[in-house]
Amino acid sequence: MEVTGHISGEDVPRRSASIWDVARVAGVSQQTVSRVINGKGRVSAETRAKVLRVIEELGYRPNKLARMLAGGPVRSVTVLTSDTSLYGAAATLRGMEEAARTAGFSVGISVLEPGSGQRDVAERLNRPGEAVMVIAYDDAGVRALASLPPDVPMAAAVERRPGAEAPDPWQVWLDDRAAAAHATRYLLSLGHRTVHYVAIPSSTSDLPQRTQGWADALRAAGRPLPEPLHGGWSPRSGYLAVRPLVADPSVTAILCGNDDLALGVMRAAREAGRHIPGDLSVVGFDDSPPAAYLNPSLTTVRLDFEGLGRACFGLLHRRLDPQNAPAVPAWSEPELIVRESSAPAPGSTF
Amino acid sequence: MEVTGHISGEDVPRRSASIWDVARVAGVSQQTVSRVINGKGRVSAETRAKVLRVIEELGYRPNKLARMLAGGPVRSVTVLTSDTSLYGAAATLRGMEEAARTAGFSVGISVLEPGSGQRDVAERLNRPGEAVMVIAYDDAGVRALASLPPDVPMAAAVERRPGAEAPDPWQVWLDDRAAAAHATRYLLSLGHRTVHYVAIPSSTSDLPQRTQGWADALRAAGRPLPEPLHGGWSPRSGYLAVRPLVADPSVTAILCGNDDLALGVMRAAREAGRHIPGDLSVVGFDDSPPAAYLNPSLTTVRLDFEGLGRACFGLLHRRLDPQNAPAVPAWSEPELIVRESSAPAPGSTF
DNA sequence: GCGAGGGATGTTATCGGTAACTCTCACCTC
DNA sequence: GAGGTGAGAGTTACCGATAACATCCCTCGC
Repeated sequence: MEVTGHISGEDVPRRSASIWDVARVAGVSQQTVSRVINGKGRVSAETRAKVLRVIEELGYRPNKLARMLAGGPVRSVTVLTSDTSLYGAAATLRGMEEAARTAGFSVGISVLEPGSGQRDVAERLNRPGEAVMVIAYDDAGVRALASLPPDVPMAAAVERRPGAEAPDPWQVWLDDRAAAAHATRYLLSLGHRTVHYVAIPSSTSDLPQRTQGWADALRAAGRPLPEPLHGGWSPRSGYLAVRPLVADPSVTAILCGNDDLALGVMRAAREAGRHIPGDLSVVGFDDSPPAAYLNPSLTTVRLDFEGLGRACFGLLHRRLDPQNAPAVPAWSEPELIVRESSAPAPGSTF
Repeated sequence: MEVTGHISGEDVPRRSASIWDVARVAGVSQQTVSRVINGKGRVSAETRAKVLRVIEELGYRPNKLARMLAGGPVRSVTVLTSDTSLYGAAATLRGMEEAARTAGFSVGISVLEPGSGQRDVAERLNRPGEAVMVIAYDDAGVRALASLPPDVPMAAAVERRPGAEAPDPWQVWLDDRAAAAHATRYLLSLGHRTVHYVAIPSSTSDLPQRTQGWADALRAAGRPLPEPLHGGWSPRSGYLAVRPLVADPSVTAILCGNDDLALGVMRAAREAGRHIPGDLSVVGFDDSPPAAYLNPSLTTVRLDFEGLGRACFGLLHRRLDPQNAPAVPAWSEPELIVRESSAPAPGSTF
């Protein structure tokens, strides 16, 4: 920081006002100022007014760092998430952020890299013991969740409903499995012989929920179970995944792990000369904002990510403050939104 | 925090290790530990090894809060942004985050509400003087930028190129105006008599850059200048904005303020029985990931938001540390990506 | 009249670090 | 052998708050 020329020392405050400056100007002790700010302890109305006036004058703002260091009440959360450009994560984040802000918490967001390990996650916390929310829809998120020390106050939005043997009470999830099964049954009910599935990357080593739900429904109906295709998160990956398959006229229904994949699938189908929904029905997952405006508009499973995010914060809030936190808000169950991209199977009598 | 059952006091550390614990166990002073951690000052190899071993043993992590409080080097940035679900903001954020993380900065993100005022913005900073980046593409962002005290080290990604009279050296932007003009000229070159424009909400009271560029090009070509339509950010808003207009066969080309608007516009056109691009050309802005996969795929202006975000951090880095910060990386100029949604005007001889 | 009670404040310790200064030797020079 | 030097470590102050404890003064009860 070089300084050239004349600077009058008086009107260029080198650092902003601290609680001590306020105390000095107001002629009281620094502790009294703290009392006024936090509304704790007794202060005479007169003194309070004076202090408040000085605070206004000096434009004093409490330093959050110092406050947290000194063991003030936990009023901040860090959200760990990987890719905020994915609709699901972004919407969940929005819900979390809104709920937290409304409850008076300040929200920090820390973006996870695919390769980050345990040490790295601990590094992101401002202080040991910081409250954390994790969006664990993908691999990076799940790993971050796993590597979080058990003593940090945490709540997570996860893909996978925990097994019955060890349910973590601090997790929320949407019933992807039932939703995928429902969407699959819907397609079967339209007369399709079977349904193909393009999967998003799995966050676990096990079969992902959506894949399982799809398989459940096919098995229950006694239909052939095709090998699931492995897509990524992007339209491009959906496009590439189904290209080998999509020209086959026996393929009449494809369920996609998210709406972006469905977009790629529809393009691949068009390029193969197949008409949607006449020759081929496509169903997505998420009900992202563009879905209703695509051509054809996309039949998809609406997931209440925002509600889930709000609920996740509600859970965390109760964990931090079991006495005073309000009840955890409910969120909506997945819902199939039928639009133009799905129709009775070609040649069916529906 | 209720505790039931027996807890052995020894193996449940009430709080995680501090630098003092490390010092005590290692049998050195706390300052020596600090020296080892920061690599400043001289420490014998032997002592260093011992301290490091103890750090490992105790799982010690420095408390960032305390470090920042104590005036350690500024190693953190807060990004102020409004809606992370918009492609432009999300992509810029990704660029900023990546660049900052790579440079060893920790990144916090704080989401602006539409109604947040001056006081509110100051409130978000962890401490007065915290480094900040602002994504000011919309009204909330611009207001946040304006209400930032002049002494905070800041860099911003803005929509509007600052006027020549008082350019702020700590801002970066994309040349939206030139890009919009270019896209408009492209459409005119296809034989369209004029081009209609659906605007995104303005971040300034003046005419937004994209609107100006569009008007520039029409004026330069001596074409009629239609009243710009006012959309929002969503496909729905684009749909609603153009519905009254789109049935008119004399409207043959529409430029949209972003890709989402274009999506809504295309749907409105289809519903009005107009064929794209046969009857009507539609051009978007942003080149968001779905654009290439839409039906028809969207001609759009590609904007290097990620590069802009990286550059913005580069700028901030130089501001914080003029000596050592690397050069500010370059970003790409806007580029028109021609796809299926634009074609020669109906009846033209092209 | 005097100790008890309690409202309004001040004092001191503490959080977990960093920065600046000090201290202690071993070694080197003249 | 006295004094200077510099590496390696310790001491102390400070960052800006909160929390616990101490103090002052005034009023009330007996």
